Amino acid sequence: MIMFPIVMSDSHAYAETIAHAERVCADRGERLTPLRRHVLELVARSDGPVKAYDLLDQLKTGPGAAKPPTVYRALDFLMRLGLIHRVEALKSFIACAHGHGHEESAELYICESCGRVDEQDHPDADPSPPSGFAVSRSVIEHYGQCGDCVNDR
Amino acid sequence: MIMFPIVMSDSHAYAETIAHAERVCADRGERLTPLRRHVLELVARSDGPVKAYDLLDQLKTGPGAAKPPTVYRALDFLMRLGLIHRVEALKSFIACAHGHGHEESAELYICESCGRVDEQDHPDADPSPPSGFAVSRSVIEHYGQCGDCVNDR
DNA sequence: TGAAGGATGTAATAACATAACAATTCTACA
DNA sequence: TGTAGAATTGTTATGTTATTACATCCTTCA
Repeated sequence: MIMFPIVMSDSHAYAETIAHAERVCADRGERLTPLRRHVLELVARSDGPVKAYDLLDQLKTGPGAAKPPTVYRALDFLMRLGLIHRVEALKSFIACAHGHGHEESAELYICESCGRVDEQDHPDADPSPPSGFAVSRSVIEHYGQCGDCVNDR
Repeated sequence: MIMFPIVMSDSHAYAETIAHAERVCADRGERLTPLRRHVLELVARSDGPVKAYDLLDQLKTGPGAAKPPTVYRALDFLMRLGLIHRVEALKSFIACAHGHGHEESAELYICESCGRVDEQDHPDADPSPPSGFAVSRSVIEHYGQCGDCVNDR
């Protein structure tokens, strides 16, 4: 199996994101419509977390401009398929780095200096849940400075 | 060191929350003004996470009703002192169970059936941060069903 | 006392998100 | 192929959450 280097140009990373989305949709019998694909493209191309209304602005070129429900529906769809994540504390969205399965929770490291987000798998086993608590979904977001920004100071 | 039992009656828990706030403010040279105390009371007395505009409604009795900035400023103050937490994915607030220090992050278990929130200390040591990442603050929220609600099914 | 800083009041608006219903497009299958 | 049903998208309106900007008041302390 040929392995690509971890760091690739944006266009390759972006193309792979779309290709992955195609596969996921095919597997699950869902439709990656032009609108959904477009929204995913915008999220994937954006440099860091992007807000719903920024996407809305980008979709508002020409007549027939997109309205909020259009964008939120596409975002909901992409989240349902695990193709993007919502960054709760930033009210923003990022493309999923898909280093994990659909249903697992991602663990996000968000650099407050450069805005970059690093996504890791969240270990399924919760170290210390309250007795009997059954976790169905977790939000795990770490804020701080990434290695590069720490060194730049 | 004397340890209080975890479970206490609501009224005691509430009184203790206020007393704790008094101590924290005294320690840090901050003022627990009547407004701030009132907001903390409302958050502490509420059964589960409470929204800013619900607090606003509760503060809107009589003329001179509170406006949004009033509530948000009080909430910001209380968060800065670690007396309350914002539950990001619910856009809501809860009183801190103060089982941890000011600066540490809480780990929340939120029951989607009964609304109860259980707060645990978050272990400081992050198991798997990206190389060089310095975490300053973490948002950790687990959603699911608490032991009681799992059994009730 | 009176200047400085902190806290609160007030009006307006920005930013984020959804409800409800209409129109269109796709898919399955008779 | 035609058409019913489901899924998707369009559209209007509104609901919800949060902040900006500036005025006023209160407290401290030189």
